[in-house]
Amino acid sequence: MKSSTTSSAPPGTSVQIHDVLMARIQNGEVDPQERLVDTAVATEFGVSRMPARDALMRLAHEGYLEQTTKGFVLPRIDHQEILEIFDLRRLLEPRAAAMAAQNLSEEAFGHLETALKNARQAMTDGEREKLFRACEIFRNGWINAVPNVSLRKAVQRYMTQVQAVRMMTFADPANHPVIVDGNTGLLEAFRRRDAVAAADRILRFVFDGETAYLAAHAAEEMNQSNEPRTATAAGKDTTLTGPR
Amino acid sequence: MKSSTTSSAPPGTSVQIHDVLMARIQNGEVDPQERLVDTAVATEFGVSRMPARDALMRLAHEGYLEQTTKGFVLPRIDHQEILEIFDLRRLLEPRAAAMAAQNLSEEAFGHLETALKNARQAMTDGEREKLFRACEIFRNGWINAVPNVSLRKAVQRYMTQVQAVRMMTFADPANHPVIVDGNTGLLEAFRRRDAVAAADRILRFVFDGETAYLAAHAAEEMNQSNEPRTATAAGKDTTLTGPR
DNA sequence: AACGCAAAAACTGTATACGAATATTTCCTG
DNA sequence: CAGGAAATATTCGTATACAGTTTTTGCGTT
Repeated sequence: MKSSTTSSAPPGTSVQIHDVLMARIQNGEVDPQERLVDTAVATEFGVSRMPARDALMRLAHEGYLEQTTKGFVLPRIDHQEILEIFDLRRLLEPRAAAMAAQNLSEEAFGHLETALKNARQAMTDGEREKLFRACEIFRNGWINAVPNVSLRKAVQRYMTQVQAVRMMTFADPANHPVIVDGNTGLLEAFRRRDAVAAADRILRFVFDGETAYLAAHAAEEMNQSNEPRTATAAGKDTTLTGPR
Repeated sequence: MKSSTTSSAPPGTSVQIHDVLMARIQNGEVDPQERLVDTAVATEFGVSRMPARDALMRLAHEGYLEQTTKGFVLPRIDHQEILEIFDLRRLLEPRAAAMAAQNLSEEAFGHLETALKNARQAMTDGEREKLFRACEIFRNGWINAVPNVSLRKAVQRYMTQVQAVRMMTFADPANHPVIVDGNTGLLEAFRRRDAVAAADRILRFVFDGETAYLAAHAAEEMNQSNEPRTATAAGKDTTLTGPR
C-alpha cells in the first residue's frame, strides 16, 4: 500500500480515510469506548467496505487501533507494557534529543519556543486541552529534527503509549508544572545546542513521566478497590472505572 | 486482524498465508528479484485475492515486504538506512542482551550452545548456508529470552536490516570467524549470566558487523565503478551488480 | 426478578467482478 | 536500426454479495 508520506500519486480513498482517522485518533476525537466498524466508516466516507477495512487494518498495524470481533477500538496498553515502553524510551530518546540538539534549525527552534510559551500560558490559564496540544507540538517539533530517520520513526512508534500516559497524568493538575518545567529544561539544552544536556534532560523527563504515571496508576487502583464501599458517597469520574 | 501469536481461534486463511510467506522470507526462500503478486499468491493457496492481499499488505506493514505498482517485493534498505539501523541497534541490543543474560533458562542456554556449536562446525566445513542458519537460530534464541516484550519486538523489528547485512557480509568467508567469535564471546557472557559483559559483547558485535558491512559496501561500490572496464576479465557474481 | 435459551442483529472474512493505472510488447515510420 | 506510439497484458483498488461467527436482545419459565 502506498504510504501517504511517500507516494507521489494522489492518494486513493483508503489512504485518505486512513489519514483522516489517524488525525482524529491523535487529536483525541475518538472516544475510548467507541468502536470503529468498517461498515459505518464506509458509509461515513461514502465508499465500500474494502477501502474502509484497508484503512482500519493499516491503523491497527501501526498501533493506533486494535482489532476486536466487534470493530476496531483504541488500543489499551496495559500497565506492564507501559512500563516496558518507558524502558524503551529511555534507550531511544536521549540519543534522539542529543541529535536534535545538534541538528535543530533556528526556525525549528523558534517553533519549539512558541509551543513552550503557549504551554506555559495554557497552564497558567488552566486550559488543559491547550496545554496538552502545545506539549504535543513541542515534542513532535524536536523529534522531527532528529536526522536519523530510523531513530525518529522508532521514537514516534511509541506515541500511543505517550498519549495513554498523558491522558492519565494530565488529569492531575499537579503534574502540569512537572511537564512544563521538564520541557523548559530541554528547550534550554536545545538553545545551547548542548547534546549532552539534551540527552540528560530528556532522560530525566522520561523518568519523571514514569513517576507521575505510577502515582496516577496507584491512585486509579485505589479508586477501583474502594469502589464497592464508597459508590454512593463518591461522585466519581466514570472514566476511571470499568474493566481493564 | 488477529495475530497468529495471540489468537486463540484457529487462524483464518489470510493469517495462514501470512505465516507461510513470512517463513519463506525469513528463510531466504524469496528471491530479491521476485515479485509477489496477489493473484498468484491467491492461486497458489487456492483462495480469492482478498485474503492473499490482506496477508501481503500485513507483511508490508511489518517491514518484510514493500508494495510496488507491480506486486510486493523484498524491501531494499539503502545504505544510509542500514547505517542508521546500526545506530539504533547499538541503543537497543546491549540492554536486550543484558536482560537476556539475567533471564536465560538452562534449557534456552543449551539451545544457544547447540546453535553455536553447529555454527562453528558449519564454518569449518565451509557450509555457508548452514552457518547462516545457525547464526540466525542463535540470535533468535537469546532475543526470545528478553523479558521486556516491547524491547524484544523492537529488536526483532530490524531483522530485515540484519538479514540484508548478512547477505552482504557472508559473501566474504573472512567475515565468518568474526561472526562466530563474536557470538562465542556473547555465549560466554550468557554462561556467566553476566549482564554487563553481555551488553559489552553485543555492542562490540554490532560495531564489528558495521565494520564488515562498510568494507563489503566499499568493495561493492568499487566493483560497480570498475564494471565497464573489467567485465571481460572478471567472473563476477551478478548479484553484486544492477540498479539500487 | 433472574436466568437460560433462541432468535435477531451486528460484524468480519472471503468470493467474484469491474474499472483504472501502470508496465510491457509490438508495430510502424524515419 | 532505432525510436516513438499504440495496443495489450498485468496488476491493483474498489464495489457488491454471501456466509460464518459473535454479540445482543427478547421472551419464557422458574
